[in-house]
Amino acid sequence: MSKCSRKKYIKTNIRQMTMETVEPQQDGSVTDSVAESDSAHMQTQAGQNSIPTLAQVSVAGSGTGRSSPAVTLVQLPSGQTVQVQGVIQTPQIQTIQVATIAETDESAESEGVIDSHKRREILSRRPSYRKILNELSSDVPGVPKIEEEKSEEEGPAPNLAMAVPTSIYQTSTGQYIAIAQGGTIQISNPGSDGVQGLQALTMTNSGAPPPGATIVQYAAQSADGTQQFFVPGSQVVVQDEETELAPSHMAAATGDMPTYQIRAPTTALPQGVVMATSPGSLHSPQQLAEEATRKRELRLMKNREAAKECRRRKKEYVKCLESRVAVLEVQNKKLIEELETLKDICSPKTD
DNA sequence: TCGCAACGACGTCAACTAGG
DNA sequence: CCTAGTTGACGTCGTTGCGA
Repeated sequence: MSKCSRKKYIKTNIRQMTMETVEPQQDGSVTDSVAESDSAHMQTQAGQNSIPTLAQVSVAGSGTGRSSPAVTLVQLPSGQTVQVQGVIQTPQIQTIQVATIAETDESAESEGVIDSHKRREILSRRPSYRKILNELSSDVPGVPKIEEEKSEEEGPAPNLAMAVPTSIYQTSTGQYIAIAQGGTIQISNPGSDGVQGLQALTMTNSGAPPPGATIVQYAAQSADGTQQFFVPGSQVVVQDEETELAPSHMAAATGDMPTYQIRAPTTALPQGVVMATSPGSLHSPQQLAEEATRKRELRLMKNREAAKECRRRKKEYVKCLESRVAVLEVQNKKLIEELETLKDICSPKTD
């Protein structure tokens, strides 16, 4: 299989997972293709839910009525009872929440009533993975949202919320320093693995720093004519007097940007803390070109991070779908067993 | 060991949407 | 209307497993 065809194969698989899992029937019922492997189609009644494609199967009594999302109790083979909550995102996509429950919560019935306007909005465009997963997370307190999950995964120091940088600098050691509008300084090491190399530092003007924040002080000009960022740990990020060309392997990515060095401070900390300024106002064509290059690099950097984040969400989303498959398979088996039991009861053998 | 295929991760571009 | 964010599509690269 060539790479191209492989990609199409993968895309087809993803499309099948997201779009063909639930097949709306003409009469409004739905057929879940997951159940086909068990030689039984799982059909549910139409009109139970305001969303037409919900594969709603109440194994144990909850989630009845018109309110959505439907809450389904599923008995796992291990004996554990789990609560499965269907969350419809689009006509094609259904995701679920699985939460271990102690008791049936009636409040679940009152949640998730989608008015027609909101439903139209939902149906008009497939929500992003972030929205999908955040909606998943919003109903169950134990499920972290994406932003929260980041902090859990990456530890306290890195801020992956990716504040919008307005200035990017490269130090003479190859590190990138991005200064965000919100006052966040991000230091990334190009040799490291992108996200993990990022360090976010909060810069403040005055007042007490927020808890846990790292203060970076910026002095407009030091005695030797350089600009300095004072960072904790007795280090200073110093702008060189002359704009130096970046190392050859980075020149294409940075253009003629001012370089910075991280070195020990040569002077005492300044009394006043001054906000960093963007590279000065540009006038000459060369400066405009540099500005355009800088903006492009900034956009590329942000898109790089966005793509990483998007892929991470996508993987998480696929995991959710796989979990759903597993739960529905269990559901399906249980329903089949229940059906057989009912058959035996209702139609006793007549010898 | 070498070549190949499969796979995952990544960077980039472009199209699209939401919000200001 | 503009900008930022999101995501599909595409190409590239590194890794791994397998057969010759």
